[in-house]
Amino acid sequence: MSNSRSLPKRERILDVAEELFALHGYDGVTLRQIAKGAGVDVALASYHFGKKLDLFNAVFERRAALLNSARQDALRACQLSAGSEGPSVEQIIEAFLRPLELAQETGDPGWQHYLALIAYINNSPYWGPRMMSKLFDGLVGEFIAALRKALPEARDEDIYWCYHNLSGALTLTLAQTGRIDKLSGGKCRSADFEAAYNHMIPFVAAGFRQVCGRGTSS
Amino acid sequence: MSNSRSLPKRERILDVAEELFALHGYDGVTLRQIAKGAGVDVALASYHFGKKLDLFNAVFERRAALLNSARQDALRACQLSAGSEGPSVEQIIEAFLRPLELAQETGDPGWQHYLALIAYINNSPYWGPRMMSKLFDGLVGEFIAALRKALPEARDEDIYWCYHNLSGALTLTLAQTGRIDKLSGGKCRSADFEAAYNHMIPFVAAGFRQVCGRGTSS
DNA sequence: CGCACATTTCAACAAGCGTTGAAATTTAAA
DNA sequence: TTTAAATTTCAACGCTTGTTGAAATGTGCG
Repeated sequence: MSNSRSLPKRERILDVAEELFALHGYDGVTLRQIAKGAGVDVALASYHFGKKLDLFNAVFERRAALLNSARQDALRACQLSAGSEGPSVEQIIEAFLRPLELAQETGDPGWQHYLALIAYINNSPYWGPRMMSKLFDGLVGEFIAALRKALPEARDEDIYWCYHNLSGALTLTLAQTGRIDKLSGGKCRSADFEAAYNHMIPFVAAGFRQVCGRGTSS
Repeated sequence: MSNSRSLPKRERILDVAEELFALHGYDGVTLRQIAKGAGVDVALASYHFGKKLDLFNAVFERRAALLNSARQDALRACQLSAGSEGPSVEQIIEAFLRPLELAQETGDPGWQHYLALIAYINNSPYWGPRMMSKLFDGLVGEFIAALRKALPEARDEDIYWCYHNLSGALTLTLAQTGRIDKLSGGKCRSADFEAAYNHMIPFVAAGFRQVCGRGTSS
């Protein structure tokens, strides 16, 4: 749809599928639309990826490792910079969110489509349970462990509900629906991830502290 | 799918469509699946509602007025019980969320499907901008006005971003993906709306206060 | 070149899609 | 009961879907 004509065709299929799946969902996109967008015959998608569902999975998995290691690095870094008492809630949330922004800074518009695809999958009662755990639960567990250490008085149950709230705010941000643009009369823009995270980090950190106890004063 | 066989067929079509659209999205459901679930011929959906898109809209609009007036009542009530300085942030958030729980208490499982459908639409970059504003923006504006009054030092931009975070946390809750069940090892349950709101209200209120100034002490 | 192999297109398939006009049935009033 | 209208089913339409086997094209090596 929006990609350089000279890339290998296999990658172009992934790029177009990524964009269309993120916008219309799995069933809202046909292999023919993807093929047309990539300037390619329909059968080529089947040749490279097999069934439609396999293509969907390939798109979802393509950038997952990169995203996970960026987040992992950010968590490790803030754990090192903090002393033995561990990083603050803000630092942990920051390590969770900022890598998503770095991904955007590469200039590859595909990253934004990919994040919107994650939002689609995570919010779907059908796809969410089938696809999210495998790729993301491991790292999420590490972040939650870090949060538990930063909030020693918290009950486990409270931490999970707070993480749920964080995940929801993030998901709606990644979905890029443009609703906040209209509601705010243009004062806020969905595409401005930096502004979104600048507001989300103190918002979520305050929520964690309220629900899970004051935590380390940092 | 799950509905009494004796209801008028037109209502049964709406009920089944509601459930299936919420689970699989607009394109993931066929009129034939809906008809089969309702124990009805395919053509009957067209007779009552016209095109597939009209049925989708009918499902979305059916419960909107009821939900809006329940929320409106809750807001009015907390505004009356508060003095001239207006209700606190917590009270406003509570008026925004609790009516969703009351809907559940009617015992009609359709309400839960309807809320999941709202989550699907609100999180969709395609449907969100096309469908949410018309039915919900008016009332949301009233809630935001109330929040602005409770947080007099806040900049408009900050209030909208905070509302965005609230909307995201709520949306993921309504979607009922069951992800928190798995993550928490069963300590938290997606279906437990009361627990979700009990955690969400103080979480979100603290976030508002952190980002938008302390507000009235209540 | 000539040969093997990967890539890409072509053509077609059976199945399922939304939609519609006409027939059958039920409902309700006279 | 007769009659008209509303509801529901039946049967079919033209079109699109995902998928596949065979043909065509491109690529790199001897």
